[in-house]
Amino acid sequence: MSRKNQTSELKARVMEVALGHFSEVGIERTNVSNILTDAGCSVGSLYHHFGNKEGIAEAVFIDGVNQFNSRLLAALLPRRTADKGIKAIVTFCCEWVTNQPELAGFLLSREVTLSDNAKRELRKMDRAFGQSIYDWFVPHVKSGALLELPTSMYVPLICGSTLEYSRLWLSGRNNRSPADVASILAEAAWQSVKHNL
Amino acid sequence: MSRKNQTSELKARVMEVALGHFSEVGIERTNVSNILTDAGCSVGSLYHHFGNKEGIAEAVFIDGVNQFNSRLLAALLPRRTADKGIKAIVTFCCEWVTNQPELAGFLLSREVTLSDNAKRELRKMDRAFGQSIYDWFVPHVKSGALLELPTSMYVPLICGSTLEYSRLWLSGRNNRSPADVASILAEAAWQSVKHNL
DNA sequence: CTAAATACTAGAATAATGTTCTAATTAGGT
DNA sequence: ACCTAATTAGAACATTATTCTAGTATTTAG
Repeated sequence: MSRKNQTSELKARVMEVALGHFSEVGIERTNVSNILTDAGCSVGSLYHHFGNKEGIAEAVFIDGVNQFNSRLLAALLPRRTADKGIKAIVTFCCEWVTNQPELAGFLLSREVTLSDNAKRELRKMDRAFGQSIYDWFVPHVKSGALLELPTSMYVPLICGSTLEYSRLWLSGRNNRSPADVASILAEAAWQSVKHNL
Repeated sequence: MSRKNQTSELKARVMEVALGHFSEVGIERTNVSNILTDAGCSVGSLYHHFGNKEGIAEAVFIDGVNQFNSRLLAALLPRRTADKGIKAIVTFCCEWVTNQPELAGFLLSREVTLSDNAKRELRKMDRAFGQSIYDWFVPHVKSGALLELPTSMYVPLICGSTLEYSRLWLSGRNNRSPADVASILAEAAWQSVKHNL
């Protein structure tokens, strides 16, 4: 196998193993040595590729955000009405959290403290993502279907309830998964941002 | 000064100093030794009173929840209509977060991993608090003013947007404080749980 | 095809830091 | 005044993330 593949496989394996530990006991309480043995990686390799423990967490985080963003766009962009679009966002979030509880829990925990470098990369990603989202929204606000609000409020209003419900579910405090109650959350989100005559 | 007072002052001082550090750099990255010097406390005392670093975080956390719960009840219980009550909850949250950003950020970060003991104590507090809240809600659901929903969904629907907006604001990513946009958040929350004929 | 450069791996040694332990001190009750 | 228990003190300890030096494999260039 080429070195490139070998290396990227090692990194993927480390990230996968690390996510398991992180989501189980948190970043602080997972031992680097456990990751090493479980992933079959040497100390030197790990620090060569990731810098330090936080570096692993950062990589997992950025990877997760990337995946989430692109899939959300795929769910949203085809929708032609405000109603369907908002509900698609909420429904997608619910399903994503339900299907990948480990990754979702890790992203929602906000445990990761990003290095300046990671922040920069994330900001770049967010800008591209935000622009696509923005372009979808504008016509629906202009047409009067959606409330006109400070830009920074759309995400909290549309996703806030869903994310909060997800956190509760992930912490084991209720039985119905987000996917189970997606329709309720979607309707509530729609009610909170639609324009009421 | 009596020992009792001296002791409780020391604990309060440690908790205050610790909150400052925790909210600035997170629990993991605050050094116990910094807390010690800033609070003028010895290693022995600290471990006698709090057990370990997490113990300090737990104490701060439980204290904060207690304070939040009791003040929220004071804001909610006097309200006689569903409309006013829901908006009072949201408005209270916005003001509380805005006035105590450090404590709010710490509670919202979910950084604390609670010991079994702390979990038990918190569950006890939550039961009492939840009961009071429940008693306020029941008549408004029965009268048809509020949607009838799975119990575990009211908190996310009412507070989710506000908490998500608060997290954004606390992380420095928008200028308007939650208190500034409280009326928007309150109206949105109301729209999402009111009964629509 | 060979040699130099580079990327990567290895694990022992190190450093940082949370926690324990034993001894000393202080306050409150008798 | 003395005894007991709570508290304080900080040096010693243990854990664990990280660094460092040396070695190995792969790619690239001549």
